[in-house]
Amino acid sequence: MSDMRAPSPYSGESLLFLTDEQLRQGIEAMFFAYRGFTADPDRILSDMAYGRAHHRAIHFINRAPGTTVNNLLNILGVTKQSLNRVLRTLIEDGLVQSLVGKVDKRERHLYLTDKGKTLEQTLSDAQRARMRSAFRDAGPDAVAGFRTVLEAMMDTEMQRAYTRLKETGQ
Amino acid sequence: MSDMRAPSPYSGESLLFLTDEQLRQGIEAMFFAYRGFTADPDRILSDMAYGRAHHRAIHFINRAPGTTVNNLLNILGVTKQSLNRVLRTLIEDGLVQSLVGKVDKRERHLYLTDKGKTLEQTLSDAQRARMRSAFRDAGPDAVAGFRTVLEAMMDTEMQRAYTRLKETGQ
DNA sequence: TTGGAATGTCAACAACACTGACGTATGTTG
DNA sequence: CAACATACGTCAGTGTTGTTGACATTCCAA
Repeated sequence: MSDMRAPSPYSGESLLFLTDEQLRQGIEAMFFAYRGFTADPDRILSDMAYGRAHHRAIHFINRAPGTTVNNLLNILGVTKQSLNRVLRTLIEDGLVQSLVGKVDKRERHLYLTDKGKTLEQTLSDAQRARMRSAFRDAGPDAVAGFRTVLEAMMDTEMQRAYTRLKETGQ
Repeated sequence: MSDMRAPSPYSGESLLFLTDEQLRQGIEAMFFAYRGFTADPDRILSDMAYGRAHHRAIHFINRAPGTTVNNLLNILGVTKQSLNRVLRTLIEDGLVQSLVGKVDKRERHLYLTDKGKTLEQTLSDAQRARMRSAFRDAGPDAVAGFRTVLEAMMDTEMQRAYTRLKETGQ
């Protein structure tokens, strides 16, 4: 249903920012920005035998060392077969170490090796550089708004995962 | 390369929002939010024989009726072979009409049929609903910041494409 | 008019997601 | 202990979406 009406006197505020045209611009901004967001790591990875899926795995293993396969599955939102293909190559290539759990031996705990950490640094440096530049250009207030809107765009499960990681980090 | 220094008295402002931790949270917010952003259309499309690429093509053909294949190529940032496969199925299924250019017969001008417009409505209604909800929860100031940061995250080419579309819309 | 550039199409292949089925080791519970 | 559940890995098959390479058509300019 289209929402193209004029600014209604809804609680005294203008709702012009909720017109279909504004929403469409938001959608398109999201589309183009995500391309920029992944462009630099993608470029680096294209030279190796890795892709975006490897980057995501490496990122979250670095973020939560010792995480289990199941936990990673929930964060990434893919099937175990899909993740397993990626993890297998990363383990074979010596970027990720998989250790049998001590308390629960069914679990595998995942860690980056030094080699893995090196690649993680390379990738996240590139991605952070762009994010830093965008943040700096936009300023702290814009950044706060950026994060508020993104968080409101997530499903509740993702919000939980995101918040948990945020608190883990500090 | 890390930028982990304490808030410097840079022009009197705190630069705490540019710490690595803040940047990483921005990166993760982007990752999770994009999943939410595409979730609803993806769900709808999974029942048909279409995917996200079809959605993107339909979106931009709707946005700029009569656009050429080449123009669409630049906006979407994929190879023409990749786009062609998508366009072929859309044309076969009667969602998109391809007309040989009158001035330049090499060009094909693309239009949505009524059937195509119907699907476009269904998809964009779903996507807009989530965006509207997120925008409403976040408020107009946050939305402005959101768009500022996203724009700063794009490559200059994308910024141009984005701005051109924005002006086209109104 | 001829050669090169632009536009679009066809074919083959790679990356990465999915479903479904199965095996193994381990933990938990009646 | 037996039965069931959980965590992980794997094999096989399929679909979408990206890639390169080769090629036909059309336009334009030397």
